Amino acid sequence: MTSTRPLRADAARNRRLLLAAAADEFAERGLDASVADIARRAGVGKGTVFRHFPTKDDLIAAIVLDRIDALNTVGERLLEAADPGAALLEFLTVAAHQRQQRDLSFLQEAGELAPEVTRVRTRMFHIVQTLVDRAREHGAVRADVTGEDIILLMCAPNHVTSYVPDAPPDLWRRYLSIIFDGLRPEGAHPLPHPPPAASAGSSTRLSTPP
Amino acid sequence: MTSTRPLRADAARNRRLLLAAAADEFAERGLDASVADIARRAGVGKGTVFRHFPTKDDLIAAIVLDRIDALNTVGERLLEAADPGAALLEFLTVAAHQRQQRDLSFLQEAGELAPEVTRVRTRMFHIVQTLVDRAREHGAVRADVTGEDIILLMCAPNHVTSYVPDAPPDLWRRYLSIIFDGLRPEGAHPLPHPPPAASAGSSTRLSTPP
Amino acid sequence: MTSTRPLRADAARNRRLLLAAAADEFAERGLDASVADIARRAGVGKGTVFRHFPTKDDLIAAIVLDRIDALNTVGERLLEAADPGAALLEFLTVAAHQRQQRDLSFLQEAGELAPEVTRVRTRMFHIVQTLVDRAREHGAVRADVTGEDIILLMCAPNHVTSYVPDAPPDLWRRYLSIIFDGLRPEGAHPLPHPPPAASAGSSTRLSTPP
Amino acid sequence: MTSTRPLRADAARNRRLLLAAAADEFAERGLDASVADIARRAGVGKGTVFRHFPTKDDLIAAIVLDRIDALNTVGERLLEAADPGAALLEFLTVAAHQRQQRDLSFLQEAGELAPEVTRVRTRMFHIVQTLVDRAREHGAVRADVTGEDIILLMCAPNHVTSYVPDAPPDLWRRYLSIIFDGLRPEGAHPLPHPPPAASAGSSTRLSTPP
DNA sequence: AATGAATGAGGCTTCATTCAT
DNA sequence: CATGAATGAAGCCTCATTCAT
Repeated sequence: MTSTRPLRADAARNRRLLLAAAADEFAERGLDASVADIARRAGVGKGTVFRHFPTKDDLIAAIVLDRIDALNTVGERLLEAADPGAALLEFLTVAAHQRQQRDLSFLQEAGELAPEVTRVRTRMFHIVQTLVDRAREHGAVRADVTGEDIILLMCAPNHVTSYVPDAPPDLWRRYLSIIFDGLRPEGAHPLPHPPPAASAGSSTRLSTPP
Repeated sequence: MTSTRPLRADAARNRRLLLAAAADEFAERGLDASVADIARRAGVGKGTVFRHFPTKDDLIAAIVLDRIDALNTVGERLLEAADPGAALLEFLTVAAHQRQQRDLSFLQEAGELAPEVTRVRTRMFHIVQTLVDRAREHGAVRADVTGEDIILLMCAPNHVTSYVPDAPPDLWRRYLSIIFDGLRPEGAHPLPHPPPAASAGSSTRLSTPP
Repeated sequence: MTSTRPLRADAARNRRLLLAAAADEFAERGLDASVADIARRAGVGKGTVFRHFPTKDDLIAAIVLDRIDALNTVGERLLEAADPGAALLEFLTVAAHQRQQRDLSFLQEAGELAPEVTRVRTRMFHIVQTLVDRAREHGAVRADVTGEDIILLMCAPNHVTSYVPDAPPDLWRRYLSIIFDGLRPEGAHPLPHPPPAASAGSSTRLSTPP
Repeated sequence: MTSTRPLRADAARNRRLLLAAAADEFAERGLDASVADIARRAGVGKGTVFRHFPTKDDLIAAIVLDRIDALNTVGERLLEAADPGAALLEFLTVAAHQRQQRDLSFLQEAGELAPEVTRVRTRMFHIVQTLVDRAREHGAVRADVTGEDIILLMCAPNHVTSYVPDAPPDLWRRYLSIIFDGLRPEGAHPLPHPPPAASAGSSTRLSTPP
């Protein structure tokens, strides 16, 4: 199970169909999207869903996994960018853009996510940590801001726009801009509270907005 | 409110118990908290819930109403504060504090909220609008920020901390501070997108984080 | 209880109001009319309903009682009419007319009716029995028809029209006429089955359409 | 019917079991028979009822449909009988016999019945209409009686016997005989009210006793 | 391996009836 | 006495999950 065994060709196809259908349904109907609807949307039987994902929570975990993974890929590329400040802003922009297309941030609330998820999440923490460290060294962000802060603030621009009924697709850019301005060294006021997890290792406990 | 005659003593007590129990259950279990659990927690029968709130949505609306009302009371007082910048920050602090004690922001998504709710919500918009206008005139916030922006950003500090498993109770202050720094005129970068509802009246369509 | 004790003036008034309101509600909503609605329509509290009628079934029994009693009053007068055939037809006409104004025939299905009801019912059987006997002696109805037959056929005209969505108020007269033609001696065919309760006494067991 | 692919063997069996159990329960308990009891009686889970009939009303409609359909089959055969008068009497006899075994006439009152029902009902109207027309031409029934009249009177014999506690199974034959005598030309008196729906088409509005 | 039928726990709501005010 | 608040059983229905086909 944990070791990826080779899936039969059609099984792999169904798996992909299911993940896509599930993401769509969740995005449209929220966490209460029914397994039956997901199956119908994927064009497979209900039983097939449970063959691939023994539990609804497992299905959710798989979706979350995919999305974090996609972000990690981008993040890894940005680690080698020339301008560290721009790289961090770019990362946040990509993350918000991903979430704007389909907001699945609520998925993380569903049950304990699989250990798989913890792994990619840890990877992401390291990436963001590094992006922030480099940006800080270049004076692009204020000294008192940590990688954890960025992880947490990552969802904010989209969350903010979720209160606008028919928000224009790019509205989140406005709020990402405001928040990023708050992260800059110019005109920064001292922060009234220390960041959440000071030690590097413990940061794994933060949940990640997918 | 609408011609509600004074509730009998015990009925009023039960109503209070129910609202408190419901708020607790919702805060702990999310929107899917069951009416049965709420009744049990309030120490009343299931039927009593429906005497006071014919529908689960009605119950939710009552909670939302109470919370917005409480905010409005604070906001009205702050309208007459000496320092407009401090007043706005204070308002956001109170709002975040309320939400930190019990995050019920998801309640607004539940079904069409009663017209009552729309009323207090509109009142709140006016208050925030005014607070922001005055703060802007005093140079406490940047010129390109509107009342709608503030309404939308109001929830962000708490939303951010919701990703931290056992967040310290005051962690939100850190993020409110960062975000408020982003609202200041010093070091502000031009915003890439116009604010959501330019005209004052249409702001009613925004949903309010309770 | 069984012996009629003098009701206080206002209590008697409430009782009357309740019976009227209940009859109206039942006629409009069927057997499932709720006690709460009846109370509201009568302009009294729900508790008052149960003070007068300990059980919903008791309330129903009281209504049934009143209606049968009213019929009996008419029937007794008709016992002394000059033309026995016309008298029987008149009785059936009055019965159908009563039911047309408010069809409560379904009430008899509700739970075991009180012994009170049995009493007036028995009285009614005797009356109809006599009306039929006299009509038969005068050659107005066929020889093989009994009082029980008439009791049973009494509801038929209204029942028949109940299938017509917005039946004209007097449509029942058409079917009473057809059925009554079937009761006449002219052109009568032999009946393939004996009447239900041959012995006079046992007829009490028939339920009476109120 | 509407594109229903052939049900799986066990599903078809359950569907049959359910329809039978439901008919039994409704006959015994009336319209308020509970879905849970029906499921128990059919020996299936509650959920299975809703798989086959998404709504209680749908279940009722299916029962009604079956019964009307059965009558139609008989009626169609009788259209070609040699003696039109006997054919009409036979039809009424079969109808009453069906209803005697299980009186479900009250089912038609339940919610808007499916369009399917309207279809078979219309078919039945045509059949009865034709049976009556032919009987009238042969002088078997009086000239002033219409197809609608017959539809409406169809339930009467059973309704009449419903007032007899432990009625002998064939008692209805007695009242069908009496009523049919009223339909004959011999000794007919003029009817005091026109029949309900004079035009052929509008007869669809009558509800049909299933 | 895929399907979809079956299951039953659990959700919301109604209502007759009891009981404190 | 009258009132209406409280109760809890029962009803209809949904849905994640299991299992026969």
